[in-house]
Amino acid sequence: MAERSPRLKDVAELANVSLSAASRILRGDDGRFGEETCRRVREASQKLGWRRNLLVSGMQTGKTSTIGVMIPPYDSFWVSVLTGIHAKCAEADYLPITVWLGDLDHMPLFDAPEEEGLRLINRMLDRRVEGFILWPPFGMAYSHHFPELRDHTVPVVMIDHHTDEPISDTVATNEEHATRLVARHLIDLRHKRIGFVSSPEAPSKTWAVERQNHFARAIESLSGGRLVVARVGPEGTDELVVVKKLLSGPDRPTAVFAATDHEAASVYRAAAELGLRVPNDLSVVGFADLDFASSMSPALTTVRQRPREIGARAATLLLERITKQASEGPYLDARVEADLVLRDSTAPAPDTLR
Amino acid sequence: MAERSPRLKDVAELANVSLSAASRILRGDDGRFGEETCRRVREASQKLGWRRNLLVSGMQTGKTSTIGVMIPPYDSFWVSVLTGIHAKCAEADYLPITVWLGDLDHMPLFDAPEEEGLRLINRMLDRRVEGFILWPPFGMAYSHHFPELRDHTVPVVMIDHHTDEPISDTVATNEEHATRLVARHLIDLRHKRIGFVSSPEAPSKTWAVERQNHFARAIESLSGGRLVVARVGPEGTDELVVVKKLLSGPDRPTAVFAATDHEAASVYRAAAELGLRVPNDLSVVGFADLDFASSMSPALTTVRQRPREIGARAATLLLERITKQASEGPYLDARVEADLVLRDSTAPAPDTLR
DNA sequence: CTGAAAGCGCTTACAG
DNA sequence: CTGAAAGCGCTTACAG
Repeated sequence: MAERSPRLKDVAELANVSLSAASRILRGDDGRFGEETCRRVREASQKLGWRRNLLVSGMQTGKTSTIGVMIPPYDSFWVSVLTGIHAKCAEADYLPITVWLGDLDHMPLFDAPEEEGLRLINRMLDRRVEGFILWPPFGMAYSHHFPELRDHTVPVVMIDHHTDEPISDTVATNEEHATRLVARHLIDLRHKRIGFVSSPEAPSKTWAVERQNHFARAIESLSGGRLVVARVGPEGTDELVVVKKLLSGPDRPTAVFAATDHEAASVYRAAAELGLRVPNDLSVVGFADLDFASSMSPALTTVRQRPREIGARAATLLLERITKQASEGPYLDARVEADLVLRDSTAPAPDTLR
Repeated sequence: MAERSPRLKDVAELANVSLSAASRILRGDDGRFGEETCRRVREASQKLGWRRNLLVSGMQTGKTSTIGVMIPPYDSFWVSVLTGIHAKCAEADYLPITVWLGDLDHMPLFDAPEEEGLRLINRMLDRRVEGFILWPPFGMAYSHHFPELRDHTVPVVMIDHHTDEPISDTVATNEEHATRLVARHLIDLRHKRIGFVSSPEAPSKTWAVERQNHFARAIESLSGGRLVVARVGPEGTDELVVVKKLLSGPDRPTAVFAATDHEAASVYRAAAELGLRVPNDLSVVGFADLDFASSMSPALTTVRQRPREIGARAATLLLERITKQASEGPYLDARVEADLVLRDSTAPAPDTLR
């Protein structure tokens, strides 16, 4: 019981070299050592099953090969982002520590006390994480601590979050291109009155604003048309009521683009309650291609983002900042493409059938 | 830039005490120090914003306040389990490091190369995690390494996994009670021919076997009836085909209990293809109450597990093993209750209406 | 090509 | 009640 794991000293002794030689050789800094010596040391290490104590080397070199990831597994999009981060980190032999605050049930309307979040950040800094990847609401909530992190040369990458003045590297979907695909599709189907439904407003949802603006511009430039917007108000607003209002009246839109698949589901519900059939009376397009999108009925036409790629890019960016000490360059705004997936929720505008 | 964080030495100097005094007082080992001294030290620490370098103290004491969690955020059940673990760890000022292998798309049929899993375990051991919480397939895959972990006094808790000979503490749902609730419900509805559908067989799915056995026994003891079982064969078997076969023929069951909500969704699909209406022709009960269960149509009657509680219990158990060095006692098999949630997928047996 | 020595930032007997 | 000293398991100038 309580078997001690082998020490570097043990390896050195077995290989008949000094501690420092063993240390250097096993770190790969073996340029100036005899081939034979290197072999002996490596064999001894293998044989004893020695593993570097990362706490020690981390303390001395600052390199813990660990990063902090504040992203909740909120839906399949974010789970895939996490998977991308994990995969990329594994390649680089880094370990991501993923933490989040609060309950999934209340996730989208996140506003945990800032204090708690700082406690989490500190818990990770105490373990000397070398950088952070943040979910928009966290990025938002803690952005005023970024300068402090930077002073400690702990870089930060945010996903899907932009501020007027850039304060970190960011990775996001190419909203301009993605929304243009949607606009083109709906216009090809001869829709003229097109609506946009977004989730409750929150300061962290800069992606929603961006999505709406780009979409509006695309509609305008492609058809000269104007968007009918239903931005669900501040938290607590009843989404269904707002959407039903948008879909009522003689000038109701014949097609609706939802900010995400979650809102698309609300649109389905509102349509059902109003007796509107999708897609015959109303075309619906979502965004994200979440796990449930293809099993909605009718199956949802939506923009398939590439969350794994987004996660991988974020990790890559962060690791570059960390390893190359490229902490100096200007902040980057990486964009990942997305594709339109045509399913059964879009059809030619009803007007054109009359 | 690159501001150095304060050292304990700085605190000691500011408070005018020795390094060792400062160290002890700030660890809470202040019994023998003057009140005034303690106050001075704590104030100095506060003022400088000193934080203990956990790498250093971890290296010396073995206490890193970190545990390893190998659980993928596979569905809302596991996400909630994770949330429970995180919450409990936060309370105890522990940090869980969550890692997993492979892609979510292929999660349920997990069989990643063992090597990769060991790499992950080692990455965590290199950072001196004090214990592990494992998802069944991982627990299964790496169980032969448990003795080694035990030798290093790294306790393990498994969720939803049992072996003939217990090899670790476990936390699971009280299957006996939960399945009895289902049996009672269906029998109250006068169902006589009751089926059970389980996911593809895999050695790690001891919970599925347990669920089936307990359910069969409950049916028998409550009604003297016999279960019609459709155990979906080994990986690769087409679930839909198997379920349709179960639901065909003159003696088809009038009610089906699915091993999880995922399988319940398959039963819905099979029923639709066979022209059977749920619940009029066929009652369906799921297990887990996953996020999509209430929005299935009809809304699924299912057993609501308590994943947050399961996660919290697992964390509590692990922390007890860690802190009390209770590594000696016999392995525990903690059971968490579950409740039947009645929705719209169950109705009286059709026979009784004739 | 290799080793003895100092040091990383703490903790902990031990001595007063 | 408090401090000087040794030590945790490594890394890294520095010296040969």
